[in-house]
Amino acid sequence: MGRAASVDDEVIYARLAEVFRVAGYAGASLSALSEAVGLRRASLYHRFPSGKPAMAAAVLDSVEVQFAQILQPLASAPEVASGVAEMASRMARFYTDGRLACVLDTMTLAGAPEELKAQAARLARGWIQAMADAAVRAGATETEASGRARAALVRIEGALVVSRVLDDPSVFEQVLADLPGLLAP
Amino acid sequence: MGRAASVDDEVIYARLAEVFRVAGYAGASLSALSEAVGLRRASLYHRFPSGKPAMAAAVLDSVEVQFAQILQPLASAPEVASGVAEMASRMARFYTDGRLACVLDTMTLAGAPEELKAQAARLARGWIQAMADAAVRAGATETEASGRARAALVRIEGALVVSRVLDDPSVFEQVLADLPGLLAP
DNA sequence: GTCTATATTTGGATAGAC
DNA sequence: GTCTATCCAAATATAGAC
Repeated sequence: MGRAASVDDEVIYARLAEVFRVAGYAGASLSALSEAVGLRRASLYHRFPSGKPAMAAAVLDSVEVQFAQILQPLASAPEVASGVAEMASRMARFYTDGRLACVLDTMTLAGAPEELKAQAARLARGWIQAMADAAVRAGATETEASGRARAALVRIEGALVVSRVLDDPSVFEQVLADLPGLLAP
Repeated sequence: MGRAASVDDEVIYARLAEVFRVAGYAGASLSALSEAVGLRRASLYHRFPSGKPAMAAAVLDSVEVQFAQILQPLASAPEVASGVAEMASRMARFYTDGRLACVLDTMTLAGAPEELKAQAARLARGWIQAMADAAVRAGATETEASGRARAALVRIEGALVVSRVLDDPSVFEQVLADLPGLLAP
């Protein structure tokens, strides 16, 4: 066994994310992260001198970039409802149809650094704002739009929990199918 | 410092639950559990010879008993809507207004024994069934009732996640307030 | 039934060779 | 930039005194 080939940063983030998502912050051990990435623990520390907190922060940064792609149709689609539907479709891919937990949920449990929780909260607020903007374009008042966007995030996060606990992806699929009617009725 | 007084089982379960709820299964260390209970680690092993898995299982058993109390108004209240409202009120107390995560969520992440996940899934199904039965009493067909009950659990679990991530209990309160209209429209 | 003390493993982190 | 080797702390678990 020779040394591992140098691995692209984005690939590393994705593999770290897999572990953090299913294990939570505290449950993600350096050994598990190391194995998922395919690098020894010491090599991970070379990439992330500040250790696990830095790895988690990089994962959330990467998630933020991916979410910009997922949310983009909300702002750019000519019809709001079809933009929401496209967002839902991209979200289904991101969460592999509800089989993966949400990092905002699992990475913010006790044990997580405060900075990480703050980062997750910012991400969630941006997500809500993007959906609220779409609802306004669909004719809702600011107040209505804000409420619908929060309701949408509640259902998405809840569906991910319930789908995982019941091992039934149809719950997540149903919620995604209802999103256009919720945000742009 | 003399030895700690013998502690009642139900008190132990409640204190263990506090730790598992905020830390998740993997994040709940024996030291944290020991400190919360007020017994030394070795004493915890005397109560739970099979260690942490046994402690977690006992916590879920205890949660199941408490949930029977929370759900009881669903079946016994003369008006379905008021029974749902009473359930919501008891749930708010159980989750301290949305500041506590749900054990079904946090105790079923990676690291948790399969038996524990199965126990959580049974608990969730019982919860859905109790709400679906109430919806039927409110006039829904079996199919409608089942869908409404799943939707209710999705919103409750999602609200607990979003309230925690945003540090905003009003999200949970709003969802609880909407429950009667959702289950018994 | 709780305690102190200890064994053993795993986790996070660093030093230095290549 | 990755590796082996190692350190130290924390985690799970057990033995045996009281």
